[in-house]
This record gives sequence, structure tokens and C-alpha cells, in this order.
Amino acid sequence: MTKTAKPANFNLPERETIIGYKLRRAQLLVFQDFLHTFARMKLRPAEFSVLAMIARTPGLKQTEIAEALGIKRANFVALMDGLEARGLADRRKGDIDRRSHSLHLTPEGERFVRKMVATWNEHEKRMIERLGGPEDRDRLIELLDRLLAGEPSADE
Amino acid sequence: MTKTAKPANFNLPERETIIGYKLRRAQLLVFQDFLHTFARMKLRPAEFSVLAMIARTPGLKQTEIAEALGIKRANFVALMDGLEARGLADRRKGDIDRRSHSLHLTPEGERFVRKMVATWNEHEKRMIERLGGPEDRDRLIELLDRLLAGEPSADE
DNA sequence: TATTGTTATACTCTATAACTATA
DNA sequence: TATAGTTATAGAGTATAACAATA
Repeated sequence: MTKTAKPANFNLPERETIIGYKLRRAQLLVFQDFLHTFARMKLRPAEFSVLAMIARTPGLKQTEIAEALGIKRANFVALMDGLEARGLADRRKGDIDRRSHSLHLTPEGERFVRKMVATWNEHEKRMIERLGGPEDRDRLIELLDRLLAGEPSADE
Repeated sequence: MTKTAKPANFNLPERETIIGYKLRRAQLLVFQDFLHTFARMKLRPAEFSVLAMIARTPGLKQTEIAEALGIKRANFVALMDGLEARGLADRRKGDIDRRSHSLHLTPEGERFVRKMVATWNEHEKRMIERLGGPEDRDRLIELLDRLLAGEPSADE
């Protein structure tokens, strides 16, 4: 029994089956776990991605990394300033094109990334367990890839 | 071949298999489609959810709706001001507890919600097609529910 | 005292325009 | 002219504290 006398008949979608709604809730949950897990290391998701990308491919230009991660180059500046101020990464003037900065990890940045990967493993393990196991993680990724198919995706 | 002479060996996760990363990308894509679809109606996801909830259960208190949708009651005020200013919903002083406001659709709000549901169907149909069909939508929802299990979820 | 709605405020993300130094 | 990085700024979204009216 509803709270109104005349129950108007809209054909409202059930919130529990709305893709965008569930997707947002799940994403917030995963990011919450990430933030909690990395609170001690004071690392945000975007910083994680940037450090991971520099570690994997040192020497990339600022704009290349920003674009690959979907970060506007204007907003990337402060992020990179932070990593540099913490002594984790540095910018080097490109010797061919002196306008550009190529990005590298410092020795301390390399140590930090090793710890970061270990911490990330904890977090991801927890998420995979929630899903039911690695096969279910794969099934989820595959479904999300279908949504993203045909996108100007970050890499690949 | 990488861009560095000594390829330091971190055990970095592949970005393509990171749950949080994929989840965020997919959520942004779905919300982008939503925003584009509802641009003409000038309706944001949060407003959609609020109108849908008022339509389904008229008479709920402001705080009940805000909490159910994960919106802080302080932030709900401006959102509700907007819906009221557009003549879609209104607040009525509770006659038992005169501090509270119970929320209802106006007649124009009811017409708006009918159009909103039709527009939403377009959007969701597009997302379901991307996923591969309704069964795949169900599989996705089921996996996302596993992530969300044990949460102080909105409704249900 | 506690709660509902409200105001004010602040912090993060994101987006755009315009500047500088190089090309 | 165009591009890489930068600065300034503005808009969402979200978070907290404190207040008035009411319980």
C-alpha cells in the first residue's frame, strides 16, 4: 500500500536494475576502498595511475600521460607538482623539443611504487573476493569493455 | 622495446584489468550518454532519481529521499529548490510533524515524469544493446550487486 | 535535548580561456 | 602559426558546522 490515495501509473524503471545507478554505486564503493587502503600513503586514484604509467613507460611527455588517463593537461600540472614536491617523480626538459617535459620516477619514487603495488594487491584482492573470484572479475571486465567498445579508450 | 635503458621490474597491474579503473570509465560513459539524452529536458541524474522516487512514493519526507539516494540533506535543498522553481514538485508542511516537508509531484511534474520515463527508455535501451542484450544487463547488475553486498544500500 | 530543513562554507574534480616559451 | 606547459578561473559534486523552528 502506497502513501497516496490515487497511485498514478508511471512506468518507472526499478532503481535496482538501472545500469548507470548501479555502476555509480559500485564505482563509489571501489574508490572508497581504494581511498581507505591508500590513506596512509596519501595516494589518490589519479596519482596512482600516473605513477603506474611513468613506472611502466618512463620518458613519456606530460601531455601524453594526461591524455592517456583522460586528465586535462591544465589539471595535470598541479597533480604533477604534488608528485614532484614529494620527491616521487620529476620533469626533465626534452632535449629535442625543449617545450616538452618527459616524466621519470626518482629513486624514492621507485621505492614508493613497489610499496604502492603491494598495497594495491590487497585492495584488488578484496574486490575480487567480493565478486566471487578472478573468473568473475574477468566477466565483469568483459561486460564493462562492451560498454566502452568504440570509445577513444585510454590505451590499447 | 621500452623508452628506458634499464627496464625496472615493478609488478605493475595491467590497467585494462583494474576493476576500479574500468568501472569509472564505464560509469562516465553511461552518465555521458544520460546527460546527452536528457540535455533538452535539462535533467541531471540526481534530479532524475529524485523525481522517480517522488513519483513512486509521493509524500516521503525530504530527508528520507535524500538519504535513500545518498545525497546529504544540506545539498538536497538546492536540488529541490530547482525542481520546485520549475514547477515539477512541491514541498508540503507535514501536518503531524510541522518541521518536515513531504514531497509531491505537481500535475506538470507528472507530465514531465511520463516524458522522462520515455526518454530514459531510449537511453537504457542503448546501454543494453551495447552490453549485448537484457541477459547481459542482468549479468552485469548481478556482478555489481556482489560488489555492493553488505552495503547500507539505498533501498531494497 | 534532538531533529528537519536551511545557510554558509570549503574542498575536490573537471572544464575553458589565455598566457609563455618554444617550435 | 601551432604546440607544450602553465595560470587563472568557474562550475559541478560533495562534505561539515551551525542556526531557526519544531518536537
